[in-house]
Amino acid sequence: MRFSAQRTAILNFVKGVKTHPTAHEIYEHARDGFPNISLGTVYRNLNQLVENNLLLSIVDNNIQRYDGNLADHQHFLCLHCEELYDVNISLEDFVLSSKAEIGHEVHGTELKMTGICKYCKK
Amino acid sequence: MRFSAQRTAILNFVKGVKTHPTAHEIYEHARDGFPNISLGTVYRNLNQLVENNLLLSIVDNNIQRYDGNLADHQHFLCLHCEELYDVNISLEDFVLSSKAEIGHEVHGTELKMTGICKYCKK
DNA sequence: GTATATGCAAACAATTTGCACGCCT
DNA sequence: AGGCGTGCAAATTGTTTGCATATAC
Repeated sequence: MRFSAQRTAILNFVKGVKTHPTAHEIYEHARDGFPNISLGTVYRNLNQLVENNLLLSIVDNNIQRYDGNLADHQHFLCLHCEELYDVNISLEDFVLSSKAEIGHEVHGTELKMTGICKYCKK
Repeated sequence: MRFSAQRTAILNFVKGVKTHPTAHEIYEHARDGFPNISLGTVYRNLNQLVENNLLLSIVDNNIQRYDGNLADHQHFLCLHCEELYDVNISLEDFVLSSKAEIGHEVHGTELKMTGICKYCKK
């Protein structure tokens, strides 16, 4: 995989931001540096970056989002403010201890929690 | 919410099947009983049934699917045969014991595991 | 130099919506 | 009678693709 200026900018943006942007948000931001960049290019780059494990693809409320945080973590969606938070817990131990009940060989996990975030709670 | 013949048929089909059908698969099946049913009707009914907690909506590989199993359970996607399995474990205890790390008030959870299923493993 | 990436536009797929009609209660 | 549901078609939205040109390595 080559690293064009556009691809590098997309990767750096997603990795540098604490939110989980959509393809369109990434496109809007990319236009700052590349006014003529097309949505097709953004989608092709995002797919490529996900395939090469440089970004994670997550789905939230049926909306595709991208995550530059490659560490083992989970997500929490606030039903009130709709913000999607990272939660730094690992499921490794849980999966290990549930091995028998699961019955299949687990390679990856993805946990999404929903509820009310601590800020909306107040 | 009223229960038209179409709505009832859709609900019964999804609840009666052990797979996790897509809107299109549900539509195809519904046409057996209602040759003129439209996709719009199927989508409207599925949304309504999910809103009323009579069905669950799940996303697998970026494909929207529906689940008639309302019990607390998780999903396992086999990366080899692409089959999506139900896994009867609860995350309730795990979430409780991770309360401090999570930091938000959790109302719901959704765990998707991926890997190789026991049948493909052989 | 050659394979890969880009921009543009058109194509595609999945889902939603407006509208007139029909059916339940 | 009134409201909710249906079927149909068109509209929306999100994503992918074909093609000619440009760029990275």
